[in-house]
Amino acid sequence: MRIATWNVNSLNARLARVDEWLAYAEPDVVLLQETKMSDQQFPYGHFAAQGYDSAHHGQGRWNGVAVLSRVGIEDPVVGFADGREPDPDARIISARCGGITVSSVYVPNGRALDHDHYRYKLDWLGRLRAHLEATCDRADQVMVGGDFNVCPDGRDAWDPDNTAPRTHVSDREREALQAVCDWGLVDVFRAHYDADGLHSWWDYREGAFYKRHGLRIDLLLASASVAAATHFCLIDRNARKGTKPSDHAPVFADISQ
DNA sequence: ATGGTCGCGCAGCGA
Repeated sequence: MRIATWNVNSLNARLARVDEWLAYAEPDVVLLQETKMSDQQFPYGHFAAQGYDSAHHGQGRWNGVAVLSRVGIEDPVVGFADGREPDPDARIISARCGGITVSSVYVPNGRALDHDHYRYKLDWLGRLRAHLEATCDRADQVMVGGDFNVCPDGRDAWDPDNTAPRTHVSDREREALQAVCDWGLVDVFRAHYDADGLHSWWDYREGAFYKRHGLRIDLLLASASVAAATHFCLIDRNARKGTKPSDHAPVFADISQ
């Protein structure tokens, strides 16, 4: 089974690129972020015609997450099930696809270290761990994929020597991400590749993609059984090329059975 | 050069 995650930066603007990618990558499950549309606008029928059932959690012009699956979608859960107040943003949707409990997550950007949005980001990662504790068991087959807006370590930023404090690489963000992983999840891409310079996002400005000035912030976090069954993982940087690309490349993992 | 490029939506914010 092939499970992918992709921040499409507006599904309306990216629909042709998504169709193209579904046709050649043939993923079984796709976790989308930043659809930037309402549930009423989501093209359920368009994906059904390509063999994918879908579940969407949108709010309109910002955020929005979805699951596409050609192996079934059971028991979709919108938002956090952690017993707290609802998240005001549409940033997580979960479902069971082909026996694996998947979540598509769009972690807040943070904006700046002294910004309220940074505190929201740290709290959001805490809520993600609480959501997993409330809804899953460590022994389950679980895959949490999405745009985490955090580089797990220095290999994941194009400029690891930049000592200026900034979002995406700060200690507190990395600790909050590590706390999610400590529940029982493995960064399956990193488990397959040690090298630096393997990025999943590049700014549209400054020709960042061609200079290889990127970040690896799009992650697939798998529970132990799913990580052990993952035999291949890739960031498809070809999808960042060409006409009207997203600023993120899709990442996928191939899982036995 | 203190910007640069997108998307949304029609000004200026968010990323």
